[in-house]
Amino acid sequence: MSQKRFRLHLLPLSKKHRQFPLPRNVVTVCDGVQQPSDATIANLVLESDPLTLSEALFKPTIQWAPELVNKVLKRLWNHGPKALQFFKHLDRHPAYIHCASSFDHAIDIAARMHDYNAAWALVGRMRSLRRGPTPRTFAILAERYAANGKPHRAVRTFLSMHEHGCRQDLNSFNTVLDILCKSKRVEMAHTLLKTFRSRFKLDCVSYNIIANGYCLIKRTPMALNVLKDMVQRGINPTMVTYNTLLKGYFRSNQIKEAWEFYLEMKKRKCEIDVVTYTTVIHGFGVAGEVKKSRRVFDAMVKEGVAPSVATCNALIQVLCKKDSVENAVVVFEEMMRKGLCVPNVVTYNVVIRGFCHVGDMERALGFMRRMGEHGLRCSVQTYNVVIRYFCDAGEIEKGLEMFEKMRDEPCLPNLDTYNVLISAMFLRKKSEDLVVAGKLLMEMVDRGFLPRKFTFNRVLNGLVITGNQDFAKEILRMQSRCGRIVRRLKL
DNA sequence: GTAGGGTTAG
Repeated sequence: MSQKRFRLHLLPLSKKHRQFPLPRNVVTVCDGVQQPSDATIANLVLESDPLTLSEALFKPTIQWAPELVNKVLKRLWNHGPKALQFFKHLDRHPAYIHCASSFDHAIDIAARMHDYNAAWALVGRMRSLRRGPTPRTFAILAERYAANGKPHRAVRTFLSMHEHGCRQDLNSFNTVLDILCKSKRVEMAHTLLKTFRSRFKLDCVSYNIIANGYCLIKRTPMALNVLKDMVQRGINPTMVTYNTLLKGYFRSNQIKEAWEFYLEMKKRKCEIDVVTYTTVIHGFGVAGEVKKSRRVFDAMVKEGVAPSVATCNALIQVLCKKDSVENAVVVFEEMMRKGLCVPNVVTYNVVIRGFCHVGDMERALGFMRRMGEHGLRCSVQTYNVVIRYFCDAGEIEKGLEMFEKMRDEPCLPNLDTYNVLISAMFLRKKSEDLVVAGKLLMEMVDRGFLPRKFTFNRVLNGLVITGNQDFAKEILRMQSRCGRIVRRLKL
């Protein structure tokens, strides 16, 4: 279709917050009383006996506040049972009442473990305390249903909002559309949009969401149709609309179309923003046109558009993947020196992956250590990358060493960490490795992750072949406990 | 925290 009808709204440049991480394990002083940090409390929860936890949490030295509770919950994110234990113990505190956002976190954690009963019980509890539920609560539930392959339940959750005393408005409607699109149920979202067109006064956001959905599944012609429909209904596109479509062209490998669209945007004197530039830099780089990426980056600076950390990360990643990690590091250092942008965890992860990829594990580890200089902590993703590459190179011991290092931090492993390590335990065909695989499997279940059937069978077979029958039986019992959940969920 | 850009896989 022709883009001639599109009229542009001039938008201010987006100002993304830069990351200023907090020091860890510090004890802040409040009214002369030593107040433990979120890290200290998270460690306490991980280490203490559930029976004595209340006592520790009810100490008057801890001044509970929603921010502190939320930070602790975030730290315990990859240990669902402990996170919920913490939340429930604190729920019985004589003087502290959880706020809505803490309830939302807890509900998210319960739903992520597929425990919808617990999640809805928390919704009931927050309602009885008159702390919600809020539209955000329903967005979280819907998102979990959609992510767990239950898009219809996601929609029903949205439709049931008013039954729980929560108003359905355009914002919450757009949120559910977005959730469906992000879980690739774009047709369903589109149908929903058409169904509720008369009930909600749809805006540009609604249409942008659907167009983006079609772009995500690489159906740019449908995205264009949606935008055409939008314009015909008298809604003007915005910079978000254009950037969405531009990204869509790159995603479906329509590089020529992307370039033409970008030129068209420039020609029409659109106020090309930092997102447009980042999209183009990344898009060309991924397509192997690194020189073009660099030229666009330089043009951007020349035009006076300040690159964001995402822009820098895009260029650095592109150089790592399609040029050389050495050149990427040159850009990294230059950006820091010139103060163009402050590196964040993503920047480091990109560079670390770059070094891992060329087999330079020493420098990868060096950059991990350097993160502290910027007050950054290695994320679980950082560890996953390094563990994966160590294991791929057959250095299983080093992979396990990194896993131990995580434990010391503590940085809780996620599903990927366990999957990578368990797979690695089959490489050396050693009996001890299979016992480790079994232990990892037990640990991940303990922490609220549900291993795939394939993983269970693989570990079980391995243990039986290497003569670890007793351990295999133990795992089998654990599997049947999980099996009840699996059957209920039809996974 | 109603929508668009940067990480983890060859």
